[in-house]
Amino acid sequence: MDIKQSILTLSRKAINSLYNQDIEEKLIQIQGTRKEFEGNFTVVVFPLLRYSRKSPEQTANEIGKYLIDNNKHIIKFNVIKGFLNLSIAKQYWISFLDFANNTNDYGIKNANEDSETILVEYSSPNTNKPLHLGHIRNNLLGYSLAQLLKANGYKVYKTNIVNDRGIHICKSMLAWKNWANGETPESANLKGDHLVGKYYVMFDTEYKKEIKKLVAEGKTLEEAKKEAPLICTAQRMLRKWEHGNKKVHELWKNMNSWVYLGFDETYKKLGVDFDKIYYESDTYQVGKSIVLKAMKEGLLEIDEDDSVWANLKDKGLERKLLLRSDGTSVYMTQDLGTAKTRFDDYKFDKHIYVVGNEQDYHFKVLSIVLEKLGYEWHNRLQHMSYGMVELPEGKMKSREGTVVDADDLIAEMENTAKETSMELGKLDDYSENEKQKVFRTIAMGALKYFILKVDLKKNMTFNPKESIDFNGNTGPFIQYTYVRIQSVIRKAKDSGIEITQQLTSSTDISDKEISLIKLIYDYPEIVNEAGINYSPAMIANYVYEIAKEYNQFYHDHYILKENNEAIKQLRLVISQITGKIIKSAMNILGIDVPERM
RNA sequence: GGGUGCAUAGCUCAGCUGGAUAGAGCAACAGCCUUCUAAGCUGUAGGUCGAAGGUUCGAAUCCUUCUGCGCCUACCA
Repeated sequence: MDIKQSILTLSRKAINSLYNQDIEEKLIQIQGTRKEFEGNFTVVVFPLLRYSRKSPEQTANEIGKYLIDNNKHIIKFNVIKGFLNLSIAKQYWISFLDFANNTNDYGIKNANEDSETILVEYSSPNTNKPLHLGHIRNNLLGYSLAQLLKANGYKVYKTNIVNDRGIHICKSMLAWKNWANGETPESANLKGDHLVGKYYVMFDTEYKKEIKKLVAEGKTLEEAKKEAPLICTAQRMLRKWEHGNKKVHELWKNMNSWVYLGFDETYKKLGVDFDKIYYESDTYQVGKSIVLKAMKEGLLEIDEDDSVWANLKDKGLERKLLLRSDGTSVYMTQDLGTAKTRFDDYKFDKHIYVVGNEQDYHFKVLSIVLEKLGYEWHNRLQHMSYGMVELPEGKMKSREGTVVDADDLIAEMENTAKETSMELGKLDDYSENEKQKVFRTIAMGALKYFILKVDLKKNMTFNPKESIDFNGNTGPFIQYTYVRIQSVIRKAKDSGIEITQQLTSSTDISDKEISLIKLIYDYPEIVNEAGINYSPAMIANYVYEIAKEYNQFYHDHYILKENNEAIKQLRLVISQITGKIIKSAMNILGIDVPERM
């Protein structure tokens, strides 16, 4: 029986028997005992005083006595102010270790037929520019969220919506047409997404020149922005695209294919993938038909200029445009279509959009519009909203080229990993290929952990001049701890030691060992909590804590050099489980762990 | 203007149903490798938890007001 649950139910019984009061379990607070006090679990008795009508000390003492009398695993207690500190028998911890050691995927729940289906949308790139650090945060969060939900026993499908049409795409197409002289990724020896991005920036540069010129000729800035020849041509191109012009479509397909190849490469490096990819060029049509149907049903407002609106005043919001006066669709239209397509495909119980907090309003409105249009699943949509990644100078802007490019950053991280690793020289007997793989694992470990350990609501500043650390609270630190454990286990095997599946229950355990065992004990609860909160950061902070604790344990205790066989086995089992948990938790974060580094 | 989020050590961050003396890492300084991987371990120093009120046995955490920063409030996506 789970010891925490026992304490909970027993405490409740104690109050019933001692004070003749029936209370709810949630009034009983149990927390880990702080290190400076003796004990493993602490019951906070302050909330119980109104039932006991006695002093905190007296109440704690009475409950404490009841607990040790009624559970053989609770062997001692002490009371400090209103805190009842309980000590758990070593035998309990040992039997718990056996349990964890013999449980496959300890802490992880598996999905079954009754599990809820959750869609996770993330990444959602535009096909006019390469991915940057902001996209990295999105991709890592999305992938990790999917992993986290899987670990909590949900059926999870990862999806992506590619924003492959629209005026922004036409901009890079037009620039390429004007100035590229037929340049291709091959001829330029440039990754496809970077090539297209180059022309997107070029468009903006030239467009700004035109605006400046028009303003000099006496136009207002607003007029200039609208009338510049480049933007007009781009808009003409968009209309041609919408009307299915063959040449425009050919160019569009061609350039998009370059971008997709580039994206695939970056996704692969990031280690993220998707179960199904949707394209806006498909779903915007569905969106339009949804709107047209709703118009017929009289659910929408049509203005004199033929633009179509959803009236949200009863929800305290402004009206929302769904179709422009020229009949073309907007972002919201497309997302309506995507949502419906996905619901038809998956009949999801939940659909989580991993999108930046700049779109909080959009997703709020999306759900409300779906409700207005009569889709009863509108409340299954959720927005996992995260903060921006900023540079010391402020926001990153692709158009102005002030971004931290994803590919560049990854390459730089790999270099740092390589340098450190070569200096240490622990992989000298590895082949070039094997080494390269380890460098990448460490580099991505550093990058991913750096991003995922931060609470998703917070904006984060990234300073390119200060490289991402490899020491301290970092991915490589955790990977290193895992590697250390593997080294011990390897050495044990080499010397013919078999790790037991059943420990000797009378084995002595040190305080440091118990703190580590308690962290092991916490893992399932952390996975659960992190899942409820959609918080990879909780997993990241936990795995750091357990790695740190293990390193202290490792420093203070011999494992293989320990003479007492029972203690040696205990420490091996602790090491083995810790290793498994680190691997499991890192897997939730989407971070690989190497066997050596 | 309205809405929404954030503010904790010089820097990057934990602190999740309100609980004991607010914790880590980096940077700085001082130590620990002839013994299981030193990407590690130990120690020193560093705080008015943005400000002021309130709620209560108890507040970094909840409420109110204010300040600062960000985002949204587009016939952009």
